[in-house]
Amino acid sequence: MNSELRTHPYNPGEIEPRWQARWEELGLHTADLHASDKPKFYLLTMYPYPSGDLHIGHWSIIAPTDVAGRFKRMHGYNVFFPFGFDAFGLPAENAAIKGGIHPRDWTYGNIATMRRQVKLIGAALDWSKELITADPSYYRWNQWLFLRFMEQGLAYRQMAPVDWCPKDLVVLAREQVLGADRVCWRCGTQVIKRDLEQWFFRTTKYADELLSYQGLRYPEPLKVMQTNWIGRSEGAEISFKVADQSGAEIRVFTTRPDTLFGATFMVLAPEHPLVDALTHPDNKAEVEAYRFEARRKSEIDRLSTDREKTGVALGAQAVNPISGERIPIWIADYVLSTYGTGAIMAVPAHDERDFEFAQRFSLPIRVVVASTDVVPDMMDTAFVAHTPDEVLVNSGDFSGMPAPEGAKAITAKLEGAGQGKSAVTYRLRDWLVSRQRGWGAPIPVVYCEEDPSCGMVAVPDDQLPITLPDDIEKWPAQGNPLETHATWKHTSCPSCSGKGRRETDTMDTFVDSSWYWWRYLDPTKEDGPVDRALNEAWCPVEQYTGGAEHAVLHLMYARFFAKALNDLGLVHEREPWKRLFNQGQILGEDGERMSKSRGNVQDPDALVARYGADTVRLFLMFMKPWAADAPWNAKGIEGVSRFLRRLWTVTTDPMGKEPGDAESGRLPAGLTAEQTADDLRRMAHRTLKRVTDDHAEFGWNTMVSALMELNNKLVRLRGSEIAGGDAWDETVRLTLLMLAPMAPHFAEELWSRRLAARGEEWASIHTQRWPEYDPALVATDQVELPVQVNGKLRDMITVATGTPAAQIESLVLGREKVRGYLEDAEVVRVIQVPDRLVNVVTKPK
RNA sequence: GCCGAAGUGGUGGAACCGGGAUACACGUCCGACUUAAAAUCGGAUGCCCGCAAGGGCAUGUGAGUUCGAAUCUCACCUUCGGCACCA
Repeated sequence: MNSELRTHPYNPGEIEPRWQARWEELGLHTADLHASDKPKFYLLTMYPYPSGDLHIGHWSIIAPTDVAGRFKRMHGYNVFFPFGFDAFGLPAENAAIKGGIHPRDWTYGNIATMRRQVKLIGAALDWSKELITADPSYYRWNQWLFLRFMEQGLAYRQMAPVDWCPKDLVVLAREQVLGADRVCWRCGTQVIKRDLEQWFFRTTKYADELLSYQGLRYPEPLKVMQTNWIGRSEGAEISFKVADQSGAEIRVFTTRPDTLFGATFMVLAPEHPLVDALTHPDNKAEVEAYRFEARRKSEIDRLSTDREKTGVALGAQAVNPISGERIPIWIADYVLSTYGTGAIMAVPAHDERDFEFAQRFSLPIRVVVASTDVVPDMMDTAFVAHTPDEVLVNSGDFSGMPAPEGAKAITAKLEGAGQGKSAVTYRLRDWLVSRQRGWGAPIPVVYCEEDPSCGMVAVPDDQLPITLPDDIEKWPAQGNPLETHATWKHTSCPSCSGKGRRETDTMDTFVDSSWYWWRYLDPTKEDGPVDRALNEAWCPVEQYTGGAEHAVLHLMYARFFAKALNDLGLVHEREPWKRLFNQGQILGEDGERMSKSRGNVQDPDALVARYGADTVRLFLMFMKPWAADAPWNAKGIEGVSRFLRRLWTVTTDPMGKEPGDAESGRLPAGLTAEQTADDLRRMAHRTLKRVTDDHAEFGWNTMVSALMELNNKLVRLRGSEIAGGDAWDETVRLTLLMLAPMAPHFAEELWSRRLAARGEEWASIHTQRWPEYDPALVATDQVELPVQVNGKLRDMITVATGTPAAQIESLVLGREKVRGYLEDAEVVRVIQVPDRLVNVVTKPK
């Protein structure tokens, strides 16, 4: 501990553990979930993965969230603010492989450490409902929910091309593959494609509903990200008959049915199922070679947008259903098998990619949409812009129609002929949930090895949980330990009792985090995952806080779960939380992301040892707007540390004097004691209004500044005639109450001393009501008005609020400074914003 | 390339509805206290000109709207985040 804290009487190292123990003893933070006397407020912050180290980033989520909860408590709410651990996951397995320790032991050891570290924050967390997802009492219900999903067709198993991380040896959900480099979200290794039989959750069932954010307070950018991820496109599905005797049809999806007359060729994805049947014998060798290449190429090569287009013709033709025209069929890897129908009609005149392809292979380009902006003969790029004046051309009977109407008319015509219909397509894919790992919730399915008619059998509810084996001595570096375990996967078929083999895939850890807040309500419940009565009483969650990095991961999966569980009748709501806040990141002092390898990590334990938890909390709130990213500043924390010590000083010793303080003990020049006291009270109540208002938008940084300003005022008045008087005392009382949510130990200590000094019975400051400001004191009776001449500040006047405009005008025009500007000019008009500003507008004479 | 967020002193940031730009804090400088240092207390601190009074210029750049723009509009630049041939 440094010298200033040793010498100063404020000693957080002594105060904080003492009060934390006392609060726990009183059960101050344990919510009675069945109480009905108070309004309820479910406050949730993202539970952490127990990596072993609590870092300052965790603090910057938990501490301000705690402030919000404490503020609500002081308004009489029954606040439920639980905590737990997202305990399954790969780091534990990696530790097991490296250190020879069972993932369970590693994880639970880390949890013990982190629990102690979280408690240092002094947050009003309800630990009585703590849950750990790696506990069978939790993942049992993952399995139970999985079975219900299977029954509803929300969980299914399918062979599909999937993303595989060659380092972690698992498949990944589409959302877990990041960036253009297509790397694993966890380890950063580039993924590869594999065809594998995997489990999926049918997230696409709720694609449309997920697009609606009605009644939700989410950050706008997050809504945009989710909306883009879901990627809804409206258009038409159109069938092109193949021009042979096979009767085969190629279905395409297009957002531009209005351009159908401009389709001059078709392109299938190389993996399209019709390719073999359509390939002309003469083209076979070339097509095979192309498909082989396409398969060999990594996804990154295929998806690179600046790559030159490639493709080969199949030697077959299709018939345009609207014009009867015959057009060639190609395959090219710029068409994706996983989107739409895996085939497109190519309209080079009105699509950039098709244009490029047509140019490369000298295919015809026909303009069918024209506007004043397009000169058809001189196209060097596709015309895709939507202009209000565009009309169809070269489009038979449809020529002359405005493009949007043409799209509708063409679709209608096709529909009549049974060759098309309007259609909607999404980018969103179903969620791939199975993982080939040994530290996760086992998927509750058995494959019968005796009776083929049994096949895949769901494990009956009464056989849950299927627990993980805990006798794995050495965690295998390669492969799934459930697969290689001597006995674990061997079981009997629940259907025929013959020999059976367990599913050895486990669930994605995002399944765990998709429903944990419901389990918090009753984490030991034995007869179901969620207590329905408590769910109705407490959900949806009022406020959820956490990082934005989960925008299309956890935050979308959880919304899917809310809809699925609602459909199952398990919860009463369809959206999990009403309001969501994404806090920003604290960067290292070098402005880079904090990481051990960079050596720029701030250790919260060390900071607490040096400054105390209250100072760290306060600094986290003061240093930046909550949503912003900003670098840590080791010097900056001294400012809030100083603030608390000064507040301690003025509170405990109002009449004292600091060394070298010549000004000390004097009232402000020209003011009486009465006026000074009045000013102080006004400032205290104005501060109370500012702080109260700032809570609504989580404006922590300005809230702390306001308290600092008020404190500076007290420091200036220390030792003066009014120090320790009524106005002073009221100011101190309000300051402590305002500070209580932010610096709970500090405020509690001074509050208890204050009560003792007044001979009043002790009651925790955290059970006090939030004070209300006096509107009369907040209102001003005099204002200082800036006076502008032609928009430039030239003078200031002080007037009573509500002074009539005419009176102000004559006052302003009579001011010496203003008159100086009027010598060579005449007044055109005088603009007044009541109580804000006066602006004299002139023009030269 | 597309989508989103953001650019304000030496630094983190404030400025609510278009109305005093730079609150609060860090840092720096000067002073007090001290044998001295630390701590503490007081003062100064956007840039330029000026002894001063005062004046001019400043919110990424350039235009525009307005009596008045950090704030609104358009174009552009930079940084960060997301997406990445999605038909």
